[in-house]
Amino acid sequence: MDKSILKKVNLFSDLNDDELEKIYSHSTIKKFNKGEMIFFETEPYNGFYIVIEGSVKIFKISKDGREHVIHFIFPTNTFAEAPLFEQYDKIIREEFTYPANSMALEDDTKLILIRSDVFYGILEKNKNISLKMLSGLSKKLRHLNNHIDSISQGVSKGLAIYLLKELEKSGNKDKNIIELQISKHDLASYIGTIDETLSRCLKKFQENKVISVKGKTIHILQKSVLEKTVKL
Amino acid sequence: MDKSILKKVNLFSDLNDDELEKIYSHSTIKKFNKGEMIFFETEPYNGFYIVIEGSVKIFKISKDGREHVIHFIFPTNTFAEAPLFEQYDKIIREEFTYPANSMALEDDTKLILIRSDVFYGILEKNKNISLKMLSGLSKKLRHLNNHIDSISQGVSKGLAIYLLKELEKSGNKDKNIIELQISKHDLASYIGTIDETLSRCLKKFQENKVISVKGKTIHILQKSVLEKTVKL
DNA sequence: GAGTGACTTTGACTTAAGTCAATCTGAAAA
DNA sequence: TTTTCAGATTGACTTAAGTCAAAGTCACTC
Repeated sequence: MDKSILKKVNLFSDLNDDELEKIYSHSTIKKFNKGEMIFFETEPYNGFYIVIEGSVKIFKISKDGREHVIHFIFPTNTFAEAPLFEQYDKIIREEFTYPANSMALEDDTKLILIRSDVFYGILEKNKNISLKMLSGLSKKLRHLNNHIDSISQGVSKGLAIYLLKELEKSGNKDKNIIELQISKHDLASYIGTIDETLSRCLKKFQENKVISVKGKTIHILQKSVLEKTVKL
Repeated sequence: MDKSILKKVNLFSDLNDDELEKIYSHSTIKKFNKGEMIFFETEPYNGFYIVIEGSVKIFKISKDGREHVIHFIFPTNTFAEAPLFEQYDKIIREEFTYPANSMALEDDTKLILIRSDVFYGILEKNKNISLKMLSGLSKKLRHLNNHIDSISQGVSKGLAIYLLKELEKSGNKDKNIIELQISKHDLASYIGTIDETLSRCLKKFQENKVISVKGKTIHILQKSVLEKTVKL
């Protein structure tokens, strides 16, 4: 694997090559195929992950089997790092569990597992890394704030919000094209609904010439209508 | 005001009296009456708060006016601390906003405002405080994870989850009595619904002899039924 | 190029929850 | 004690979204 990926990980951006090398040598590379579970929320916590290639979803499963996606994670981003700071003693004794479930979304998804004890070692010698962590967690917190808000406003709004955010991320300001990074099933469960309802909602937008959908490619025809949908 | 409250603030538990004194002398005490806004999410960020007395809700307002409560904050707890770590430069120039709205829930709610620059000063000299912060943010993150899950499962489940959590918090294992800390309106908006629906749901539980409600006092008559409701 | 299987769409139906408007309750004020 | 008013409840109704079952689409394999 290419070690240079570690340099692109925000969390490690202040570390020098020696330190990165140390992390690399103490960590484990793991590979997953599409649909494979990375961890369950019932499982003892033993460290956090960095996505190298592919993508991952973090989700809860309700007792009736429905799943609720909380985050999608893409390369250079970390996940499951928050438990490290909740109960130091319990983490060490592996008496703490993961906060949710996670699954690989693509074949050949490559992850680095940083074990708790390895991370605590890094932290000892690089106190500044805690600021990076704070920055990362703060962003996730803000994201969840917004997410909670958006799912409690119904499917159309939730979808409109998602589409607009994706459009902004893509940066293709002129083209008004989104390439979905995730399956429609995962999108549905992310915006807090089920496949059928998402399908109908996409159809409704298409009938009104607001968007056009072809597989995972979505053309935004009338951005203004989406914005209006969000605002009521 | 009694400075000793600062000692009870988890975030400051490692600081000595001198440092606490310094924080105290550099911070502002603010008082609010019930229903008064502490900050809006449109407002430039200038620091975070500690609740001394009373209580506070953190919430989003959707464009149609409905509100969605994300957190309730009680004495010795902090709120609005996450933005400090998101964009240092923007925070300094006050070009960053609060992540949500907040309102006092009781008359004579007393808060301490710690301005961003004051906090950065503390952080400089007490790197360990960042670990306390991480711990606090991690807990909020876990809370939000669970909250997202619970609101997307319908009102009955959401209510059952809330009641069981409150029962656990109260510690009165024998008594099976909950004293609601918040209004029914705020409870409704916390579990993602409206006053009428909450009212009907409470009624339904009462008709089935699962709970009995008298003002803000709720007797849990059949904990097992609530647990069953959560599990489907 | 037919066949398999996962993903997606559609239709008919049921159910949960929101809306609007009216009424009730109980604590504080006069 | 009566008045007042915010908070809470109820009823009748509408609407959004979930359920179930069937059929369609598309990319692979054989």
